[in-house]
Amino acid sequence: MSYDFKKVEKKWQEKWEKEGTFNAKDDYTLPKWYGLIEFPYPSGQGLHVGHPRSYTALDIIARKKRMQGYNVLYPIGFDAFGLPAENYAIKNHIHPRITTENNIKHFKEQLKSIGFSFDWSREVNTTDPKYYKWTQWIFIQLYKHGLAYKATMPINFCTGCKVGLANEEVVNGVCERCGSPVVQKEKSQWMLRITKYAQRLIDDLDDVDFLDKIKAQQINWIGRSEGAEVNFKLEGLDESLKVYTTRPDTIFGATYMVIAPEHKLIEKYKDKITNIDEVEDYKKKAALKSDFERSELNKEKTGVEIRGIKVINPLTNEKIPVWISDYVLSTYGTGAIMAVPAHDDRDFEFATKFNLPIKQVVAPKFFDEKNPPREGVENTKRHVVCDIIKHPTEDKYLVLSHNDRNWKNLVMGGIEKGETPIEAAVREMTEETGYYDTKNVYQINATTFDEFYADHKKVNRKIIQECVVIELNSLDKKEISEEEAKLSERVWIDKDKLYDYINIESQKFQIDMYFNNKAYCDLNNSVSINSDFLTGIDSSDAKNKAIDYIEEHKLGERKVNYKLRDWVFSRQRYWGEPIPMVYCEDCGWNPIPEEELPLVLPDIEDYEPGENGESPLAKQTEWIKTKCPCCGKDARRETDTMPQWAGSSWYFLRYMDPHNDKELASKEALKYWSPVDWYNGGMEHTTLHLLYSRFWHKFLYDIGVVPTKEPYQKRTSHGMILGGNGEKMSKSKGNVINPDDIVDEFGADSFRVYEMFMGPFDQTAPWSMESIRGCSKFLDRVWNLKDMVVDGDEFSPKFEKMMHKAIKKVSSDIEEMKFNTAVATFMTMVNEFYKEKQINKAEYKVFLQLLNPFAPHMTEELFKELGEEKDISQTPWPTYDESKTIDDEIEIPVQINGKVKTTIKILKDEEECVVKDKVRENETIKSLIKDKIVVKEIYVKGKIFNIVVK
RNA sequence: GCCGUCGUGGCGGAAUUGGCAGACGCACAUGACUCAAAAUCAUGCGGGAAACCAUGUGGGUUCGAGUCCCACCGACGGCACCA
Repeated sequence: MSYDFKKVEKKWQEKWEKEGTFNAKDDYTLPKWYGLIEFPYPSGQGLHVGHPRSYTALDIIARKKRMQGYNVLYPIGFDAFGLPAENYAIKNHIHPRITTENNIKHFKEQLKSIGFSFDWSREVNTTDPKYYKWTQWIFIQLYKHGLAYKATMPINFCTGCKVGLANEEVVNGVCERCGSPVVQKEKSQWMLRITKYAQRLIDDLDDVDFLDKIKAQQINWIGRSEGAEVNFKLEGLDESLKVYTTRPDTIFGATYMVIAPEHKLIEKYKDKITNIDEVEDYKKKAALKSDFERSELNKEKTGVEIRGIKVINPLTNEKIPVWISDYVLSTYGTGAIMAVPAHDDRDFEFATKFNLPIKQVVAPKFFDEKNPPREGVENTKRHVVCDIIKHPTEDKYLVLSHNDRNWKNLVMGGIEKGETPIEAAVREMTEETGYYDTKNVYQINATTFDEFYADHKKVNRKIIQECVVIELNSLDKKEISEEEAKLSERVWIDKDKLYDYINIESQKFQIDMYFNNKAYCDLNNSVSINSDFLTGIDSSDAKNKAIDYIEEHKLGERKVNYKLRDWVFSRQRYWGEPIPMVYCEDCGWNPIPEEELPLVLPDIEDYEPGENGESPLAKQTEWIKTKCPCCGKDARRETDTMPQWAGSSWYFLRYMDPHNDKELASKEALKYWSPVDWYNGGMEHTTLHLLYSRFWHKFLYDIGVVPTKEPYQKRTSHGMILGGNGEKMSKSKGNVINPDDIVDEFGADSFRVYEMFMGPFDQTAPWSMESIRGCSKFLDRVWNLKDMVVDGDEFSPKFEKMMHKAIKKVSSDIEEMKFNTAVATFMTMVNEFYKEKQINKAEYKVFLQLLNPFAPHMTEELFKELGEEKDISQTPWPTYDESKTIDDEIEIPVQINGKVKTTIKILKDEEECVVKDKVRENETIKSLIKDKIVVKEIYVKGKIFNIVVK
């Protein structure tokens, strides 16, 4: 009799639904476990095969936790506000509420057909006024605590959707959803002050168990940097230009300043600027560039010098010019920078293009690990120069190859008193090589710093090594001393072999700098040079010393900056939560009284956004009219709505007490269920949803609403499922798999088992129709096992070890989300049972219990067929005996020189000497070592025996 | 450029964390059953005649390296003029 999955799965799904089998209990004395998956957006396409990967994984964990005695909350709901329903409405004139209702209905059927153990009694829907009442309530609390504010500022405006977007919704300068170009537009927007929480959003990651890559991405996104704000005085004016820098140690190398096109300095000193027309023209052009153009056109730097204004570098007291350029962002730091072209790639590029001076103030530090500087010996300094000597006619460079030691280096030597590096370089060249006829000699920004203990002189040495390029005019030579000639050979090396030929690190660096003209930006392993009181100090220390100096002399202050911006919270759209704010001519913006919540979204016919990107609600003149909550005069409602991220920023709290109409959830429920024990979702939500919801949660914690600082104790992430061709599933590629078809053809259990078996849970995996057939075959074999069942209340000796091992393996694999190897364990077990053509009742029961979270329908049915009264989901999770997972007799490999030659059988606790005897008696080993000398024997207990022979 | 992940048979992937590389599945081959096919069951399956060679490449540490270290190459994901 073959397995009729359609009948069986339907039967159990109906029973679970009718009895509410998996509903969480309101008994707060039980140990709890709260598992969460990201609730879906009910799109018209229906469920994607990616959804069940995450849902099945946590379903398995939830089912196991229930069997282990936990009161489990595994809820589901729908994140149903959002653009697709609204765009669909604009096209087809069907109210988004209708579309959403239909889609949700479809989603529910699909979800139920896969047999997830969700608590459907707690289903939430973000578009339900009973739900968004509390979304609005949270907004009002944010407003009351100064975290929501209205600001007119340039926002990202999608030319396609006609809507303002958060930075997070702009990808490569185009709209994340529709792909249209995004431009900047001035608009009055509601903003949320997430930046106030930036530091806590980083710090509190220490207390939670998130995958490292998730933490790293969040920290990266928040983008903390440490540095200083420094004031550069404007020459002849009582005003300073404030800049932000993370490298105050390079301030001696600041040779010009740059301000963003939007910087207010220009407006203020219009009259002083002698080329104001040129500057304003540049400003105008920059303003016209869209985000897309700004990021796309980042190849060539542009800019204009602001003539008539100079600033004073407060450390060098030099007068330096100010430029305007759009490579400086108005929205980060102070919108102005000090440019240090020698040590910043962008400044270097700009300075090179506009011929601005480049001054090296940081040198790489080379450290001889074999001869580190010692304590208590004399410190000596040497100032030397190194020559890059170019052949007059060929692309070759002169190198000295030493005869007495393995040194291959450029010509170098000490700079003598009163000599410039260039003079010294030429003198050294002539002394050591005889060449003197130069065409072109110049120094490059490639000075290095060496520090080591010089054994032959018993002193510590510090060497500053300048770098001079000499282009020879001819190979004419003077005599050189015999001594010099003996010391080394003079070799001409091809340009492309030079770097590898030289074996002195500092000179390799100089060669690299010479050929690949660039900025040197490394803060670590570097030293300040040409920097007055900072000279000789390690860069990371110099950075702090510089800030101390700046603060002492009132030139500026230490400052931390973040890349994270405040959250643009307004959308000029219909299908979202109305923002519960009212504007009155006299009182300004005020929230509506909380008793009036929810502020219900009015039913409308016309969903088109307004001309200027106004919300469709802006046309609802009757709805807009209201009274001021403060003075009672005529006032108007806010017509923008909230972004889709609003409803999902707190939904996990509502699940705890979803029908409460007094609070977003009761204190008791919040206390019992918080925090979410395990939250699984996609990596694509790491920087948006995850950060936003952590922010809201922290705010709710601050105002005493929730009991924990962090909403989620543990966060994991599933890999994407690709199409059969290894590409992302998409309609246009025709590689989309519909879950309904799979469930229809193979059944829910096969679908679940396959999605868990397809590969490591956190990695992407391509869909394979052949492989799911294999999983289906496996379940058929499980079904047919019932004809091999014999009596037995205990594990049979044959299978006892295997059963204990399997309980251990499956239990830990589930906790570690190694579902693929858990399924492999089941398959191996079934193969073993088939080999014996027998399985006893005790083994069969435990096998079904272990498999139940993966294949809940079939295992329930088989368990009942066995004559058990209870449902299998109501039985306790099997336990194992550690001592019974260890084999008494084991086979260990015997190696000779690390190569496996044979294996021997030993008892698990066999003494080393007994094992040794067994090895010695082994014929294979005997013959292999008979005319060799045994140098060493290594026995790792119960693992391996290795003989080292000569 | 920066951050992160990953390179193992024809394919998806295992490997107790430094100890028999290729578990388990797919595909393939052979056999049984069948008039036959499918399904099912059983057996085999990295390369090589063998010694041996094999975990992206080249070094290193170790009695022993897929696993650790260094340098490269390649793929994917995220960020990107953030000073």
